[in-house]
Amino acid sequence: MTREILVAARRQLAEVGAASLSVRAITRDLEMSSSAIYRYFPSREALITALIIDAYNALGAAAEKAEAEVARDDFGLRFKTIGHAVRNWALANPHEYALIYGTPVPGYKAPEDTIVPATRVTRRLLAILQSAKSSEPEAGVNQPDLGESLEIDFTKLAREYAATVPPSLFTLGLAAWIQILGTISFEIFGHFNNVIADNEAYFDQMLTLASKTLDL
Amino acid sequence: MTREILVAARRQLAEVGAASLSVRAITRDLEMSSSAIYRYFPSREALITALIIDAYNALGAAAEKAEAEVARDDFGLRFKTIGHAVRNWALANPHEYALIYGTPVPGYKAPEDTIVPATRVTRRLLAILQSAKSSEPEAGVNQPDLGESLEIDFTKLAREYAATVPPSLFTLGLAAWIQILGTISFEIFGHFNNVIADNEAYFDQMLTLASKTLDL
DNA sequence: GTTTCACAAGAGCACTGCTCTCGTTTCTTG
DNA sequence: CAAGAAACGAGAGCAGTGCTCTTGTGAAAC
Repeated sequence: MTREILVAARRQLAEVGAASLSVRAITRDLEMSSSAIYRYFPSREALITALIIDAYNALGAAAEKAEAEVARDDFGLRFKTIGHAVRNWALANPHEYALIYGTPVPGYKAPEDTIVPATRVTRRLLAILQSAKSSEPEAGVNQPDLGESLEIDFTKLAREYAATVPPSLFTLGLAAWIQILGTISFEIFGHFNNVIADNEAYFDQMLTLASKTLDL
Repeated sequence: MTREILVAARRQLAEVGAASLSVRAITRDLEMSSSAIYRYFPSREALITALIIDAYNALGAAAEKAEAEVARDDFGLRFKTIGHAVRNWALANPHEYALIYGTPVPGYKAPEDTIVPATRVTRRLLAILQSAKSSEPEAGVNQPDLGESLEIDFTKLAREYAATVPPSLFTLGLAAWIQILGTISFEIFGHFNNVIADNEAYFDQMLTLASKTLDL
């Protein structure tokens, strides 16, 4: 039953977006009373949280699947493949993308359950960086020197991810990830209208640039 | 009267965000009937559009003001100053930031009136790129070669902006702008929680990186 | 065989955006 | 100055929302 609700919710999400998602419409879809749904989800927000976790996992799965089909030793290609996979998923599911990388719902505080799914793609990217770094230890001549606070932040972060990537390279990796999502958000949210016609070409261009910065 | 409505609307926007913005609450604030407001704005969406234009202009003004107080010949500093000004404005006005760079309201189509205010900051950034380029014409050794379609896109864009910056550099400039907004969105939308503690330091780091890429 | 319990339905509350009607005020025109 | 027109405001009302509370019902547990 919970699953059926989620299926209907996802369908409606894809149609009208999270902002216009109506609990009552979902119950109408399932031909149940409007109050019955509260046996399964305490509130609309809880339902949306479930959809958020779903979206993170769907995005992660799409990225992982695409990356798995590419030669392991071509780090640049693996990186770009993930980038394109994320973009393609976002274009195919704009509303779920907006749900996780757009404006958070007001008063929303990410529950514990979301943080692991949320890092699926970044873990993959980090693995690539990690592999590239071990096969070519002194790569990345243009690594910036961070201040003390960032050195601490990224060292702690690397430990959490069990990564041996140096903080300075970690910084560049995060910047690349932000560039990817920033570009996709621009496209999905319409900021490329009347600016760029060939969005795919620009995205690929940006990926090439980023992978160069990362020495992949 | 229209102005009074907008003032109240802005106040409420700052408090609860665009998604929870209630037309009736605004009329209560102004001690008028709920229907009276429709003499001035045909719909809630029209009101929000006015707020969007407001937000673009406020952001543009903040960036312009900050940049004007900095030595003209220090292009890198001008660039970073704009970056920090945008971030500071976003942190001070998170809901208006989300209004313009977050998820668009469902079914929203940007009216003509928004496109000029929306480009205030980017015009400023372009001016910096332009000046830097004219004082050091062969800068930017790492300019990528674009494909045909992007060459067309950016050439057309440069013409619209009356800029002489070559398309390849234009591309890097857009990437930098996306990096700026992407980083701010990450911070405002909570994706740095439990990731980075010193957000300001990271942002500055990122600006340094970007200005280096742009040869500023 | 009785009692608990999971579930579902309905009514209802307070709220939303928006429309329609009906007065009132203000401005313009003959 | 009088008459008409335009602008404005208030109230009722509609269809919708998230959510709660009460009531009814079938199945499982004791």
